[in-house]
Amino acid sequence: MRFISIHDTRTGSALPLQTGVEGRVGIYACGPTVYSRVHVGNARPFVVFSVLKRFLEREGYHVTLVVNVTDVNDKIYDAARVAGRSSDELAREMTAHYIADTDRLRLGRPDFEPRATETIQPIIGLIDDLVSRGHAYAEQGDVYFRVRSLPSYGDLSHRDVDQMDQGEGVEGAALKEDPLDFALWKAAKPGEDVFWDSPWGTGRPGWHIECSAMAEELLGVGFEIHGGGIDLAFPHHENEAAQTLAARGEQLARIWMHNGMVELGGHEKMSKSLGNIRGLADVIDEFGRDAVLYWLLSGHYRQPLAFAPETLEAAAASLQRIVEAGRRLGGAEPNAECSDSHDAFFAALADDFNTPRALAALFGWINAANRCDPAPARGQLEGMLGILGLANLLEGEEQAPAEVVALAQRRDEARAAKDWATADALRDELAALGWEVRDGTSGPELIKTF
RNA sequence: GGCGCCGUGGCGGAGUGGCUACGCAGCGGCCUGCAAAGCCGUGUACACCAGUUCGAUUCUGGUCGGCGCCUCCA
Repeated sequence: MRFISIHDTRTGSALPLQTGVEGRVGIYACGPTVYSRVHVGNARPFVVFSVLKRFLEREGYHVTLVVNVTDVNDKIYDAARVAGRSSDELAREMTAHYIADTDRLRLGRPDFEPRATETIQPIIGLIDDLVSRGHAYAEQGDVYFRVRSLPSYGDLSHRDVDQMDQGEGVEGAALKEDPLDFALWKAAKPGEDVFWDSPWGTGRPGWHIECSAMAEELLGVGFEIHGGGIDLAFPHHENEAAQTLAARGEQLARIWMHNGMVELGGHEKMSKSLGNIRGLADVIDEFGRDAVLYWLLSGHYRQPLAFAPETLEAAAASLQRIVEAGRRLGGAEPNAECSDSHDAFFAALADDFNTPRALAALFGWINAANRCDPAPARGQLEGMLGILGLANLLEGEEQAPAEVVALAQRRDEARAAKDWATADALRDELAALGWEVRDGTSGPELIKTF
């Protein structure tokens, strides 16, 4: 296992990855709220944390990745009401879409995908503990977290409680002791069709408490990495951290790892509320899964990443260089230059998961390999691509059908007779059929172009 | 108003106090019957102004521009 560091939002610096139980890494990444289809912005954390898991496993860690699904909240009630459906049914449908859409990334599933609605008892238990410890109070069926009861509140997102905009919080504002307080449990309101019994009456959990409860259920307290989009740092993660620390006297997670936003149009963040979204499924349809994945990994995870058709097209073009390299692989032992690049690839990922630097190393490997004769074996390249979920780029090519081979043979005969006009005409015919001919030293090669 | 981030060559995008990032596109060459692929070479790139320094794209201060969070948001 090499030394691995990851940037932590709380401390603002890279922290060494330290495991609680030797070799085991727990990662909890906040997933989507399922009131509509996911967009490419939602796909970024899914990809980042899935690929991070692959890398850590390759380094010898046993990784448990948890990505939750928020399937009860105001947005869902509202969307269901507008659609004239039950929120329960809408949430189930959108969860199924989310699973199907992210399955198309072919990165596998997280180890656990807990639903808020299936974690109600642990949530109630956690709230109960907060109340009995004096960190929360019930008021007319709502339960609120007493923010000022926790002196460290604000550390994670670097906010000073006394300088915070004391929200124009509409709902429940009148019931709070302090405008800063946030809801742990919300009493059922007329028109809400999903709710549970609790010691405080019927209602449903607040947004933040579900993650504290689900993370603890599956990973315990004090696990290694908690992740999600940087837009969640406040208030969501701040509140999650506060709840667990207040209830358990221990930090929820060691490292808080946040990905930057995907932007669309100017430099605006892609978000459902702004309406400037591109559906994940649509983008995969248009540019292909490989290009989408490569694009998401082509920038450092903490930087903003702009969505633009030209950028996705460039990603697809970059992929070609890898595919071409794959055609040229042989059986030789990789030389030192290749091995150095291979090592640089892993070193880049170990240094705050620097995927663009890792890709540069991968291309360095390809350049070195392209200069080798005989060509190196596929092992190292396959290993690197495998972590990125792109090993499929090396999959065998489709065999040319008999009539295409026949045309190529006729062309070869024409070439042997130095009948260039006929040879070029046959090459055009092959191109029209979607096959490119390359005259290599070991005879003509047929490459499928579409 | 508070907190945080960013501004790199045609495009995307890393990184560093002095030595080619990388990919795509372009240009020249090698190879090829011609191509393709590959290889080699190629671009006064680091928003602006000061300062620190032998030397700054990289550090410090300021200016301009853009973004995120402070309310649901990956």
